[in-house]
Amino acid sequence: MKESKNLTLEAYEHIKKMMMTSCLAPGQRLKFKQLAERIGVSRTPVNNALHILAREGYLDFVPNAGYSVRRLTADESKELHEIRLILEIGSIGKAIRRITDEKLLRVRQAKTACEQAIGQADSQKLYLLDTNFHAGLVAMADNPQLVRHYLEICRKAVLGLSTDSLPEERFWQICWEHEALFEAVRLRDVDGAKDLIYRHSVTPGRPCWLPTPVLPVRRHLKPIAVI
Amino acid sequence: MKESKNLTLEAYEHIKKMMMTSCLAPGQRLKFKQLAERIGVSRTPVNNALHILAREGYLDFVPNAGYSVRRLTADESKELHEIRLILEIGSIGKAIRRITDEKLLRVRQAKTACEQAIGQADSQKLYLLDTNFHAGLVAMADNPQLVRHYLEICRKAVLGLSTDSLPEERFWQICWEHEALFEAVRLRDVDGAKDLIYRHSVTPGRPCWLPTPVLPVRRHLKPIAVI
DNA sequence: TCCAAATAAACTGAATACAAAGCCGTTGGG
DNA sequence: CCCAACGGCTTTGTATTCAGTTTATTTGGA
Repeated sequence: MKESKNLTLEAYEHIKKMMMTSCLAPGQRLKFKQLAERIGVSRTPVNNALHILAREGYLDFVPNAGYSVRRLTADESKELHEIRLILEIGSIGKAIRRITDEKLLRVRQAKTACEQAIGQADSQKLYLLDTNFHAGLVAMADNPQLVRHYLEICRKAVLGLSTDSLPEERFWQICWEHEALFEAVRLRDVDGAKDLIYRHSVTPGRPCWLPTPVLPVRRHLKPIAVI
Repeated sequence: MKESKNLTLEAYEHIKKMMMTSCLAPGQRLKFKQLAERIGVSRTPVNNALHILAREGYLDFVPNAGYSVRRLTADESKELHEIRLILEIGSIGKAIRRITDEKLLRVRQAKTACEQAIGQADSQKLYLLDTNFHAGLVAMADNPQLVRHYLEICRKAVLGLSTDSLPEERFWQICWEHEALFEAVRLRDVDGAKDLIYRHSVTPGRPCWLPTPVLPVRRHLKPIAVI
């Protein structure tokens, strides 16, 4: 673990990780005291962390009412996936122009990590591994800011994932498509790669990582107004 | 002004606006007490706001040492502009497919606002007006999340702008290119629009909004470690 | 005169205290 | 029986306090 020495950032990481691992489910109310006790700090750093997460879009926030894990609508989920797609397709050209063996190796490792996780029931974990592979491709374009934003988008999209485990055959297919994409990239086939990315992202009808089904809306928390 | 009733968000907006208007210059150290007094609140909401801004990438943060306005390197500036370009080109197709008269009107208004500002010395203000025009185009794609991220990128890029005023003829050229781009969009000419966006963004050699010249590095603050 | 060490001042980070707002259960009236 | 209003409880939001760290200054020695 990184020695952050900063309780606010520690709380931030902690809470974010809880969201990424479904310890906190979308719609769930977050209470200072609870979290503070759980993390082992006072309410102040928790407050800070929640403010950050709310601004970043992971939480809904209503002044004087509290925070809750953002429940993405189906539309918002699609929107995030669309951004992912735009960033990935928009950067693959430069990525391929800047290929090095080292980068390629790293992407291959991410690909392998994906494949080795086949069979796991934890859909979100698989999603994050998938994300790593794609982020590796994006990272080849030598634009750290881009990678950072890309990852943020992916993480936010986690909140829209169904908690149902992905059918194993679907994940096989994903890995297969990774293989094809990796080959296209390795062979510097920009158009082929773009095509594969596109088809990988939008499987027949819907995005490859299904958004959560629409649930009854929690009345007590409205989304924060975005400036 | 929006009645936020939340001092943290108020402080956040206040500080961000100060950065957008060069009241706070890149590299400048931010002290709690100072800001708190200036904004008229206690140090707590200021602390919250600074934490948020640091996570978003507007500030550098070193635990136990403090915050300072992020000084973008020339590379980081270029990276942000690259992301802008990717998002804009990646969304223009859908934007054009989803054209409505109303959206077009709004974009035209943003364009006009730009033109009417010609002659102002405030380069950052011009940049933000320019940004509005482009964000209007992006918004036509009906992806609110995308617009939000796009605007964040643009705002962050403000920190990399030179404070020198843009030569008036350059801004004339920008407006002219806006006009051409607007026409291409209006006529549903996707490829033409992409080409214009690209050429608008990367004028001979460098991005159309020049990054700040490289300055001697302030030693006392290192960038926050990005997870 | 310059450098180093020690001391003083200033600032940050977290906890706590206090005030204000929202939520929920209960009670009273229609 | 249902609805509305009151009151207590919980939770949030901000200020303040205190401890720990960094930075600046001054003093002493080479």
